[in-house]
Amino acid sequence: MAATIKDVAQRAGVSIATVSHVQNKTRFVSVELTARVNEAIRELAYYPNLLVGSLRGKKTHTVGLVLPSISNETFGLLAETIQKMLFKLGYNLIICNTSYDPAIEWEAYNTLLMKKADAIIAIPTSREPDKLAEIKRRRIPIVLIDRVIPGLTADTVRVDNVKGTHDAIAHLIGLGHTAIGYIDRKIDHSHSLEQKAGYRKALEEHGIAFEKENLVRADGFDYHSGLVAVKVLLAHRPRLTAVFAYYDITAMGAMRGILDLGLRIPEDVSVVGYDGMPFTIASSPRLTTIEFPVHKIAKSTCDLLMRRLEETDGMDGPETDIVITPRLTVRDSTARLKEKGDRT
Amino acid sequence: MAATIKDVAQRAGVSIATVSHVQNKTRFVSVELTARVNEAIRELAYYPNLLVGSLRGKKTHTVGLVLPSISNETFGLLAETIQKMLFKLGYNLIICNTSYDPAIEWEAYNTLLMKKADAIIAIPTSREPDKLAEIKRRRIPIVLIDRVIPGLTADTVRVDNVKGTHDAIAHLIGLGHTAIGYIDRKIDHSHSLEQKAGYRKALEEHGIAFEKENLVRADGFDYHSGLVAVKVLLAHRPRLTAVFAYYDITAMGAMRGILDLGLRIPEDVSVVGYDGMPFTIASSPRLTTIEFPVHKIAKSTCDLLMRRLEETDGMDGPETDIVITPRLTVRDSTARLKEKGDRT
DNA sequence: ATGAAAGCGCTAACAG
DNA sequence: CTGTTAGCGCTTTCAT
Repeated sequence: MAATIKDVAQRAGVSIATVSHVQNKTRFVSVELTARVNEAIRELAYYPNLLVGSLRGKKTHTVGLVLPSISNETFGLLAETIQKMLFKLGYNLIICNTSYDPAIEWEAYNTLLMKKADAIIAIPTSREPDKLAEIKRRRIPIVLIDRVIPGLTADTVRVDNVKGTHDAIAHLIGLGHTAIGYIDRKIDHSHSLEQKAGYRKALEEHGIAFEKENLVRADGFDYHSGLVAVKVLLAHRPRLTAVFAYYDITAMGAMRGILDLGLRIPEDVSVVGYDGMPFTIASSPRLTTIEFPVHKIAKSTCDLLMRRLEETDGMDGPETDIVITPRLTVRDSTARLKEKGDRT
Repeated sequence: MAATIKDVAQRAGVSIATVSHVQNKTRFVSVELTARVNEAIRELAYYPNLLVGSLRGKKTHTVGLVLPSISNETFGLLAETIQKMLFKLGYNLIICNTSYDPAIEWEAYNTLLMKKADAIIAIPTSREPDKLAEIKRRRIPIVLIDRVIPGLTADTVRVDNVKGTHDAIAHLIGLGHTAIGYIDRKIDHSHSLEQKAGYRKALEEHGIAFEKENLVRADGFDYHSGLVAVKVLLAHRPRLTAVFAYYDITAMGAMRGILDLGLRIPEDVSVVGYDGMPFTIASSPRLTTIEFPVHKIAKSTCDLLMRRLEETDGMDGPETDIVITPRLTVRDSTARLKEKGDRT
């Protein structure tokens, strides 16, 4: 069994109170005893049990992070960034991957409640507000990332996907493109609806008519879906000179599909992705994309959290809703439209 | 303040022992009282404090995972897979990203010790065995992944990197290549030494002389490092017809560098990466690589861990060393050498 | 300047 | 069948 404070006290010939005070510098202890205690601590390799505080109403310094998956670069980077920031501040992260399964998500919240997490950060899948509302009622701080749950007011950090997509399309229009294809998700989602709104807004602003036929739905979030989708799209709409895809991986699949068709990127077709995944810099040509501002999101999330955690009663202030604008990163997959009379 | 067992007992009009036994089904309680207790639990939304057990010598059901970074696809997938497996078995994961910094790693171990982790899974950066040896002495199970630490015997799950690299090089040789460049890590490491051994072994087996000049060291684990490294390499050794890089991202950077030099892949230069990151399928040309068997590693790790954790005294058996052979995935970045008299 | 002891939430041994 | 109580490791009054 590992050494406890009692063992240390015994070995140093002092009371456990003294050991505690030496450790926490919470009251003056003579040089003499301090030395003896520290030596005993070293000799016994004593590590105080941090969990004990939890039953004296103290913080556990553990925060739960509930999200669909850390194995994609964006979420992984986000999780890592948050973990590092909180670690520096003395907090640990229990990470739960929900795999987009509400049942697992629900279990995760329960576990975190029983492990007395000081706070919870979530990218929820379930749109059911009950569990999170209950957690809020227990005065456990919650920060929602990139999701809004109807019927629940909570601190939120999200991305302005309308603006992001708008900027991507405006960039293409600025390059002279007017026939701009759009690869959409299979199923509508708050996220996908926002993107589509941005697309339409940019077209409208420049007096370009929205044409339903310029949209295709890709099957999934993967490479192959993009490849197939773009081929279908270009078969129907051969005059498109630019294509936007809702997700970088899908955009990369689309690039492959375009190349397979014997077209050049960006000379014949420009391509824009969405998410700014780090490895898109490794595509060829390098993908122009909208960067999901991971670092800013992580920073805002931690700031929000720490405010709640460190305040006397952090749950008293009003909820904060932080909206971050993603940035367009122009690389090599987009170019000025060549004057070939291909314009409308 | 959240409800405790006392509140539940009071509300149900029973003793706390009864509540405890109802919760854990650890002794018979009349239907009558069971119902009253369960109702009180529901009404108060009572979540037992799982941390209390730790000071009664029980398990915390928390496992520490210490690794360099979860934001690369391989480690991220590994972390996610392990997390999911352990979650199903009732364990949670505290994940610590060390960023390859021994000081952070050291702090992570200390924290896990103080949070009374039941076990630790590590992909260590530090080759210093002291801390881990101390953890072992405390009879806390440790599983090392893909790393061996001299002077420390511990349960280990690793990949046969000698064989993996050997197979990659043998594949190139089989395609007729003999002038094979090698992009190495900046600093030697058990991992990098194994890879280099595989490289040399394959050359030797085929009677090709090892030439020191065919090696360059890339600065880091990133794309740019590979790009720079391959340019340096090819400037000095223009006759190389194939290049191996120790890491997929670096290999993709190298591909970019080769293309920048006006060379074609695989017609002029073949490229092989290492790690089988899922997104390498999205490179163009698609990268030939050695697949890091993530799922097998996760499974073996959890099996090893659970054996230690669930046994009466799990720390008594001898250490197990599981070695997994990675598989070569041939894609489009490697091709048969054209007969141009470029042979030795 | 230091020690003694109560008490946090819960389990398990003991009593009834 | 159920209740009482000691005690896990530690912090924090209260005493001295």
